[in-house]
Amino acid sequence: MNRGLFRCYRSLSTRALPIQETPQSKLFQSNKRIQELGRLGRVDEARKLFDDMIQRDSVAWNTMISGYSQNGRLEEARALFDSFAGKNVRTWTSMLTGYAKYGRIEEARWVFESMPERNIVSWNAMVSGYVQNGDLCNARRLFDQMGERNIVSWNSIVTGYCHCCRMREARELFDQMPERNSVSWMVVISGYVQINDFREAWDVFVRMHRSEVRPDQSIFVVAFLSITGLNDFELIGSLRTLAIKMGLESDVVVGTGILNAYTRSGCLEVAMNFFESMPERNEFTWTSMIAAFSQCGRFGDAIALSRRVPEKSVSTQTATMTAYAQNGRIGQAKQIFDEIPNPNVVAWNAMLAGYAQNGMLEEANDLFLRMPSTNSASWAAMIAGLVQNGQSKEAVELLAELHRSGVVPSHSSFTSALSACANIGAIEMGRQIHTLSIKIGCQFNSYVGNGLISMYAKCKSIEEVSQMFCRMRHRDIVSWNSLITGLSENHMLDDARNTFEKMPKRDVVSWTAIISAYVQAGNGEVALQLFLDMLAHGTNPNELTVTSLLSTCGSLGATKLGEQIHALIYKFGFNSYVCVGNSLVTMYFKCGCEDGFSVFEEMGEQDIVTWNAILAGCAQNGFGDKAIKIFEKMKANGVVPDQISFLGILSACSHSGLVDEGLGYFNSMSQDYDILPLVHHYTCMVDLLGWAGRLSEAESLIENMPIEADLVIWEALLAACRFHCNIKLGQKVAERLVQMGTQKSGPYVLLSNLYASHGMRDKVREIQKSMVDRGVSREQGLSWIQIKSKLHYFLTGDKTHNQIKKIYSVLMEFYGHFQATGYVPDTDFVLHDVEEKQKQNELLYHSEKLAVIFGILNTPNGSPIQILKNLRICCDCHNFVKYLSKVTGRKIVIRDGNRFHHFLDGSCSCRDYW
DNA sequence: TTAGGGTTAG
Repeated sequence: MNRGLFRCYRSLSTRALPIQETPQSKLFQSNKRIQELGRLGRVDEARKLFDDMIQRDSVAWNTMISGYSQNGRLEEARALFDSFAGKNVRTWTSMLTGYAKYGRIEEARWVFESMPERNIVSWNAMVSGYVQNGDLCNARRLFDQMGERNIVSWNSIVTGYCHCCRMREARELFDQMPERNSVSWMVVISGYVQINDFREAWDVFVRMHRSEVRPDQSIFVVAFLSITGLNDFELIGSLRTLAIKMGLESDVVVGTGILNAYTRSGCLEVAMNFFESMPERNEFTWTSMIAAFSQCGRFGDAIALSRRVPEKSVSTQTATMTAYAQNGRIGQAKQIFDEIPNPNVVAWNAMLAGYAQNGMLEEANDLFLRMPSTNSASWAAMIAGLVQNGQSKEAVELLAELHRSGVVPSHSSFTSALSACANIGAIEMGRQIHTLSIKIGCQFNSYVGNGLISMYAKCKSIEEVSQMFCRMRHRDIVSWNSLITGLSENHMLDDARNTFEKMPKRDVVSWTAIISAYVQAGNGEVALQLFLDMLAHGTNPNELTVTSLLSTCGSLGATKLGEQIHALIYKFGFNSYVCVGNSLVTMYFKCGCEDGFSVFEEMGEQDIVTWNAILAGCAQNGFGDKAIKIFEKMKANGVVPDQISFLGILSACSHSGLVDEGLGYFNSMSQDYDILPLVHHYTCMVDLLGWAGRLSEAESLIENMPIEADLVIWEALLAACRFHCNIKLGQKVAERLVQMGTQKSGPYVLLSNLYASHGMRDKVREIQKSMVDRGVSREQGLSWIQIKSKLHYFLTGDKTHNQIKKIYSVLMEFYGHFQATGYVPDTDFVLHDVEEKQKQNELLYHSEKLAVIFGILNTPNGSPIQILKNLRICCDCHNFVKYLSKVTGRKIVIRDGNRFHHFLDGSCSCRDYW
């Protein structure tokens, strides 16, 4: 009753009685206004008010100083601080907080040390200052020195451990706290979220709820963040119910948290329905929804939503801009960027990333240099852009520059730089980055940690891979996938399989990795079975799975497996993807199979890649005339050939000896299409002229070309010299190659033999020494054959295959007959200082001979045989296989490191030139 | 609480 009356009186008093303008109340009003203006960042207005005041008390001074220091105007804060004679503990603390907030921790400490008296708030400010500046050591030391602590002191130190991802210690301190408030709970929950330990985050939330602490707005926000990582759709619903109970669901901040939980769990329809039902939306809400659409590729929805935004802001515009950029519409992205009145650093970064992701590195770099201010994300975007555009070396250099400039690189910069190291096999640099990441304390950040795993894997250091994996406490699916990939890339198939079986969860990447491991190991049966298992588990392959599998089949010549996947492609509707069709064409041609033509015919849509794939296929298989027909048809269809098309047609001409046609196309390139030939195009021409014996023309083409000659083009000329027995030019070219530091053994062997035959022993020794010095050794020959979707591998001189005895005895038998026909083994390319007999033996055990005999033994009489080889076939084997094709009546196809050889009835499709 | 930068299959 009384209370009711009192309330009535108060409301009457404020409404009815005039406000008394006492000097005291005027002072109070002014102080309040200064504080308000300071909070809004309108410091100059605050200062004007301060200056106009007739009377100022210490509150006025302190509020003004705090206004300056909270807004980073530290020099002005300091000037006022110095001129204020009545400094009290609050004055000193305001100054301290300002310095700490803006990274000037040394000056903050100086203030702390100089304070005439300190209270618990100043101690807390100093502890928190250290925490904000990442100096956990000093924070903890100070915390331990405190005579008296309150809940804020505890919250600050726990925050410090959370920021450094040291959750074990954070949790210990949290458990020791004499009392906790909602901030304490929030800090710990978001700490677990930060290290992606969503389960623990959720458990802490549940514990808090049981302890009868009432969850507030910010607790709900972190709780929704934590269940995002659990992929538990129902849990979102339960938490929503709780939010409704607490009357917080209609709160726009909590609502946006709920929206984010839906979008990040991939429930875009539910998210959109929720969005439409929200009673209030703010800038954050709109931005989240636009970004969600754009991130999952729903470009149209993102743009449609952006048009409905009632009041555009920098963040909504930035999200829209990113949607355009990710769709390759960089022009429209730029237009939006130009419309933003005051772009902030995030908007600048978005534009920068847009350029970089669209391969426009020059524009990106230009923007980077023009940015009014950059932050770590700008550098990260630039580094990532370089990596994505194949400039890994430059990316690593940029990271080094960032580090040298004294800025601490962000997690993303580390991650991208590690990927760069992986690309170029720079393990030492990778290790240095690892050391740096330990120093900064981010080695276990999930991106950095996973980046380290895959860097070590790609650099073939499997010990460091498993070390890193074991040390990471919070492994996600990417960590597991990286480990599997690492193991399989290092040919540890059993370990890869065991790891795969142990995975807590698998996604399409995990399946693709293990399947590729089996394909690579030559076990197509298991690979196909796993592919079917994946489908049975409800994991759908994507274009990437299919194209990468096909590409592996192509490089291995695994035709059977390729055909089986082809059949499945129709079943799953992948036939409408042009990239899948292109992969099929490439796969078939790489397997020496003409089905590539029919796939091409059946494709509903063809792009330039399709045409180029078929041209390259013709080139590899020696279908020169067909290539010309296709090239002409392509032009007739209005498809403009590019550099790659010309590479295809030129190489087709050279593989079929179509000299005049090749010369015509080479000239047409620059004359009709304004395409400047690259060194690869010139190499085709050297092959072509070389084939025709026009060696001096080939030589002068190299000498006069406007670009620098590389090793490959000289090697092509050397091969031509050797074929046409032009010793003089051959010697000159080989000497040049040795001088250029080639790693191929051919030129060394040739020179060594040449010098030896002239008795020039010193020269021989010199050549052999440089071979040793440069670590040049003959690459080991490896051939393989597929029988019943299983690959069988043979190394030169192999003794391990279970049929090897039988293979050798049959081989000797054929070889005996073969020599009886008058054949002399061609031992030219075997090092001169070994015995003639030994040389012959070396030739006898070449891997392709073993594989071809194995094929004859294990396939029905008369059926064709296909062999794949890593190096170019040697002359002796070429002759031997010609002979075999005649006496066995079989078609024998060999794909060597350079091209296909189709052997039939004693002759080869390459017309003995390769 | 939002927008920008990052790791795994190729």
